[in-house]
Amino acid sequence: MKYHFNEIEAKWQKYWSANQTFKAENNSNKPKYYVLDMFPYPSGAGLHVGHPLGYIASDIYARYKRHKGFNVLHPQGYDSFGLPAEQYAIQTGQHPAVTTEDNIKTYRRQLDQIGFSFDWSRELRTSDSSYYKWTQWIFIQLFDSWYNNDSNKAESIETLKTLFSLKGNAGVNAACDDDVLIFSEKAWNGFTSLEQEQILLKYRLTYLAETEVNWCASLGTVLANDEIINGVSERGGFPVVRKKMTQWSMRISAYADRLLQGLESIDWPEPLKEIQRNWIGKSTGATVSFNVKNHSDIIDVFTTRPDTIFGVSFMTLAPEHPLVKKITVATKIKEVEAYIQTTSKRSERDRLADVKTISGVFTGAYAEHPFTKAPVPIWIGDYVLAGYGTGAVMSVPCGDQRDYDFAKHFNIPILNIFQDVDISKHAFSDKDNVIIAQSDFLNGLSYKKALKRAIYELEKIGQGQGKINYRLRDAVFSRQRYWGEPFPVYYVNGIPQVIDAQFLPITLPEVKKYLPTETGEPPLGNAQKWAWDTEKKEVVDNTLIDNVTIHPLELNTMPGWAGSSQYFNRYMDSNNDIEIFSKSAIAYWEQVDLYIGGSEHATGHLLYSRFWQKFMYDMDYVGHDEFAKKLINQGMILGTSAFVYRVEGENKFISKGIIGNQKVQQIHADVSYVNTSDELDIIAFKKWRPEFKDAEFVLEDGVYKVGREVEKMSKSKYNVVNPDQICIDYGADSLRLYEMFLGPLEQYKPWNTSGITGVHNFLKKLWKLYMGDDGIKVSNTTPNKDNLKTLHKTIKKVEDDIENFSFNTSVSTFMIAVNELSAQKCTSRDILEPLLILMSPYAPHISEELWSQLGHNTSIATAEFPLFSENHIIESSKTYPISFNGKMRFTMDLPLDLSKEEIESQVMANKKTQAQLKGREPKKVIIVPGKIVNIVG
RNA sequence: GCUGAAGUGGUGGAAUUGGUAGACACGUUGGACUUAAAAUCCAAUGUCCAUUAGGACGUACGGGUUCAAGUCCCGUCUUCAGUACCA
Repeated sequence: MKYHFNEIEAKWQKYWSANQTFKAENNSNKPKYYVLDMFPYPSGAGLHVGHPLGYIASDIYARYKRHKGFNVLHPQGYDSFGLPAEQYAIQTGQHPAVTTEDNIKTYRRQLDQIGFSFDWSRELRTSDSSYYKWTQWIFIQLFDSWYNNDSNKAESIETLKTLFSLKGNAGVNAACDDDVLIFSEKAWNGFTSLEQEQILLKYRLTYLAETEVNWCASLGTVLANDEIINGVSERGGFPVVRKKMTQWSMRISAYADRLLQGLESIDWPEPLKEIQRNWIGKSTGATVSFNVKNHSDIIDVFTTRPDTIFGVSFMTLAPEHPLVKKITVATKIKEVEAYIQTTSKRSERDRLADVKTISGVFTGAYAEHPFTKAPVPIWIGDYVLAGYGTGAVMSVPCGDQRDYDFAKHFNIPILNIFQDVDISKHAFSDKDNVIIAQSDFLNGLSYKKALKRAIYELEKIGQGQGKINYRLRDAVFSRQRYWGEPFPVYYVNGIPQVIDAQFLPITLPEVKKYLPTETGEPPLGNAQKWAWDTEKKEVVDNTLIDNVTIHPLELNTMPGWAGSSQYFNRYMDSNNDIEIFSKSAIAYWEQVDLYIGGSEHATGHLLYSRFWQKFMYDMDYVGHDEFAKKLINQGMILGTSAFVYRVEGENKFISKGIIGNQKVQQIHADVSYVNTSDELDIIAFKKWRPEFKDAEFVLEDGVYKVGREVEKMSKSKYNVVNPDQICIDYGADSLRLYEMFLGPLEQYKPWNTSGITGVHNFLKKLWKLYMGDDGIKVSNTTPNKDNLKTLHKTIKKVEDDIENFSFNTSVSTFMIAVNELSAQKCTSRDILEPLLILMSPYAPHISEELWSQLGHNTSIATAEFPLFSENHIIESSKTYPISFNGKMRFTMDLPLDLSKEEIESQVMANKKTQAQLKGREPKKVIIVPGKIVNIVG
């Protein structure tokens, strides 16, 4: 019987699906284990060979855990809201839901053919109203909560209202907007409900505020900081400008410290944690208040170096700082306004590209040094960012290079407050080796001591206090898009109101076109009628008619990360229509035990999900404040692009090796037209595009050689390899084995299809070893010593490998095992059966087939993982390498039970040793038990 | 600039964590089978010297520790990733 992998694989995929082999129950007397992949966005291009890498790894682990007796939850779904479907809709008019449905079908077919052990009964899609109902529900929970810094957790907004009515807001330590005014309980109770709502909005965990946002005109929407790479949009690479807009935000900054602390308790890759730490950007220092001379205004600055306060020789404000206009003296107004004009015109990108240029302008105003009372000139400079700290800095040129450069450029005096330090060339920013001088009460102190003393003195005179600052900004939550979750929000007198949760979901209405309205409203402004699941309320023309009152609705939609921030918990009970998940489901599955996905989500999905999880924890919906115990970043599989070289200005292509000095243009050629020897199929290439039809080709050695480069796999680079074709040609088991064999899971590695013959031949060899012409040829003979040694070596290695996620070396181990068994002519059932169980996580189809050929009528997935026994691999003698002066000369077989002295005497009596020593006395003989014998002559 | 990861044959990568570097596979070369091709099987394959036996060198580079270093320490270089006026 030949190895007909296509038939076998289709047969078992059908079997698993029909028997619901991988359905997980929410209760079991087995221990639970939750293995999760980052769910995909179903793009129109379908899966390429790089996408399944992480899914194969998690599938191996999930299958392994089932063999080990765990009740395994291994679900899959789709992150199906997103920009591409919407952009396709804008171009073609096709509803994004239709596009998405088509794409999901393709994805599902592709995933199925690889043979994953997903529990599809729990499938979810973020764009299904039955799912986004719960995204909207969480939004409502966040809206109805505030963050209490004293209890260090989120609490219901009702408790805040009670606090306000009892004692005003002076004693309330909450995470809130900077501009809240202090009021008494009396004042609160006297406010109108509209005024109260306006104040509460400054405290809610999701709030509406006029914020400076990243506006991308080409995409017609705002972007979060993590959606911008190098000053341009992550999707499409379009320019991004700063713009003030009223937007929903999430108060993630309230959780900054807990998000930082939480990293200590989770088993995530260190580099990824480091990215999150940097993104949160905690810095410890102080705020210092400077009085402005001849003004009532006070300028607050944040500094990490209050110890250098006596080195202040000027102050710098960001051009956008609110006090700039107030304090600038009359004679400087023109100059200052001109400067603000020019800086505001510069886009984020220009500013980034041009960090070296020093620019600024003097306001003519002076502040007063808090201790010396000396006048401190106030400047404006665009090296100070409005968005960080207070948007103002105290400039200490001797201790900060930027302040130093600024001072040099504008001839501002530089004070040296460090003992025995030369600052004639550059600033001295080393905190560890410094003694403060010329600084009154700080003289002679080290950084650490001076820091404490400076803060103490500032607090004493009421002009400053210790402060911790975070780089992490609140997350903008509004998108001016159609294909996203609608907000469950309407407006009464301009104040947002959430719609009662009983009316959820607020489904996405139909629109005629997916572009903004003529009045500049988001696409939802085009909706004629919103469907509403209630008899009480009716919605027409973007307004909610509630008896007689007409309320406008929120027209923005939620960002992409909304749907992915709690999906891992929803899988635990994904068909529940009454709750996001039942108490018993969350109590049973607790949290994700193993999460596999890319590190590109470090500052997006993975941070936002941790934030929402902590919120859900505070609200007592979940029992853990981290959602994933362990996380592994799979590396990317890269494509090997092929290039042809066209002579500039001519339709002539020159083979790679003979380009010489000619000016050529490098053009991507589709990799399917190139063979493994880098030779181009010219006929196919000419047919590819009309402009190449009549092209001339200059050959070398009779062929056209292409250039190769490793790049990210992408349609536009014509280097995509489709897994469908691989499955047809070699089978899913070969694909799975090969993706693992390619290298360590976390590593970036190039794909090269020709290598797959190695693992494919291995599967054929395995098949041939046990399948004869008339079916399986396994015997019931007792395995011999060698057979057992091979098996147990393999068990040990494979188990270790899976536990350590080094799947690549297991594949080699299988190959060695089959080669050895083949040489031993081993046909024993007692060897094959455990071997198949070892292999079934990696190559499930062939394992199932041979398993059933052996007469089993249940799936191999339920079989128990074989136990490893040391006895079978212990040797009676060991080969000792003998070295002289550290150099290996020969080996000797010696019995294992010898003492050190016995080994030594046997080695010294050996003929080869005598020859090596040539009559010399050895100085020393070193024996490391079980390792090596070294003789020093 | 800062932070992190990594540099091993023609290629992807192994190396039980200090103990025979290059497992396993691709590729290449030669051979068997075949009219031929494919498939399959066998052999060789780090570099250099040598007919062989064998020897020398060899894990980015330069030092060091050790009987013994890809692995540990110091310095240098290179590549990739994240971040970027964060006060």
